[in-house]
Amino acid sequence: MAWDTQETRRRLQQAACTEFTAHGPDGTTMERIAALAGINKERLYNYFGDKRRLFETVLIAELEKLAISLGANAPGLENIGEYTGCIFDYHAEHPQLVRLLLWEGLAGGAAVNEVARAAHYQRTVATFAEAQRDGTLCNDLDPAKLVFLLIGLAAWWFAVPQLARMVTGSNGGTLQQRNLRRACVVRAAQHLASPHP
Amino acid sequence: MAWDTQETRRRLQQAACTEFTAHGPDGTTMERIAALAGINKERLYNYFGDKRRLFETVLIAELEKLAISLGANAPGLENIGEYTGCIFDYHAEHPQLVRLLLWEGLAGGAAVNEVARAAHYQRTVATFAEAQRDGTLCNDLDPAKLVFLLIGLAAWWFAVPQLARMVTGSNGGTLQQRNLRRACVVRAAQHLASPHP
DNA sequence: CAAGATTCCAACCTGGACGTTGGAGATTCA
DNA sequence: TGAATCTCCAACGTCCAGGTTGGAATCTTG
Repeated sequence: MAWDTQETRRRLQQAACTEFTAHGPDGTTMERIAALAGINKERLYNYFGDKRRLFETVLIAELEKLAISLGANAPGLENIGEYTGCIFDYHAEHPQLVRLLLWEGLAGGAAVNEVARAAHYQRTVATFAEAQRDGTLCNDLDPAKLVFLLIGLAAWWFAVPQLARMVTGSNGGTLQQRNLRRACVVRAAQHLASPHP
Repeated sequence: MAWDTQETRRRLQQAACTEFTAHGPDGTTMERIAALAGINKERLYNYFGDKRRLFETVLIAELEKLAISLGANAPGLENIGEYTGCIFDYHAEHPQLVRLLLWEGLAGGAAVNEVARAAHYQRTVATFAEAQRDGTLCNDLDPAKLVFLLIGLAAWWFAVPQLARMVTGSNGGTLQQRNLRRACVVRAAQHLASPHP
């Protein structure tokens, strides 16, 4: 039988993403990842290095997917509500990313690939600042802080689901509940960032 | 020398809070907690049961402290900006609580003490709903979702510090940076919840 | 004071996780 | 074809964490 190393790598990384998402870096074992992929543990070390580097690889890949999806789907800043709703949608469909980000933050220290990611966010901030200058967005809030808060608006639901459940009495599982939450995010983003006549 | 069991308990719980905050349930070892407290590991099991119950004890205690502090310091809803700023202040001074909450959420499953906490939040939601009816607050957003978003507004900075650093270019460490962030939270809360004439 | 209960600790047991290794099957290329 | 290389895996070594136990020191109670 022929080798298929790309497929082996892909399956391992997929399994790693699943396990890290579910249990975090400390709660995940390399053995479980390998078992989930149906591949021997030694392949993990050979392809990805140790556990820490595997986690970084997974996180970078997921961030890449978000950036691509937003680049393809997000509307312009003149529709800041839908812009934020689009971020919400991504997180709703890929809840693993927020969890990975939270584990990264809780681990402390420098972020994975921090310099490149910071540069990426700085470009976003620059477009927000521009939109504030030309009146597309309300200029009441500092642009960087506005970007940060809008991300939070969309991601907070997925960051503390137990709190969302206790406060709203709903676990957000049904499509209807999700749409209500999304509508709320859209409205809130408009309140925060739309120009006030 | 006389025993001081209350002090022993207190030191163990304090050490457990420190370790759980820093490393999370999976990253924390019972041995390190005991070592940090300068007390034998066996006392942990005798006083608090196993690791899971110790974590729950710590989390419940920290939530209690937040509730007490807010009850004493938070202004009325007619000043929703300062109300939210007060939550921000608590988290800034006690960054361990958000971290504990995030670990709880990431662990999945039912929240610690979920029923009682849900009831507590429901009372808060009821006061928000009342304030919306009498015009103290804008009634554009569902009251439960508004409460949830305001909590997020205040806590998001401490939930993903690495993201805050990359987006804003500041780690929020100095008092001045913290005050700028607080001011932004206050303004944002007003945008979200103050009545629009 | 003496017997029993309580607090405390050093040492231990057991299981499991990280990371490695020796070698077997598959592939490539001279 | 056959030697070198690459992919893969079962089994292992080592370390460490969760949780327990036997017994010493201290307190309490009659």
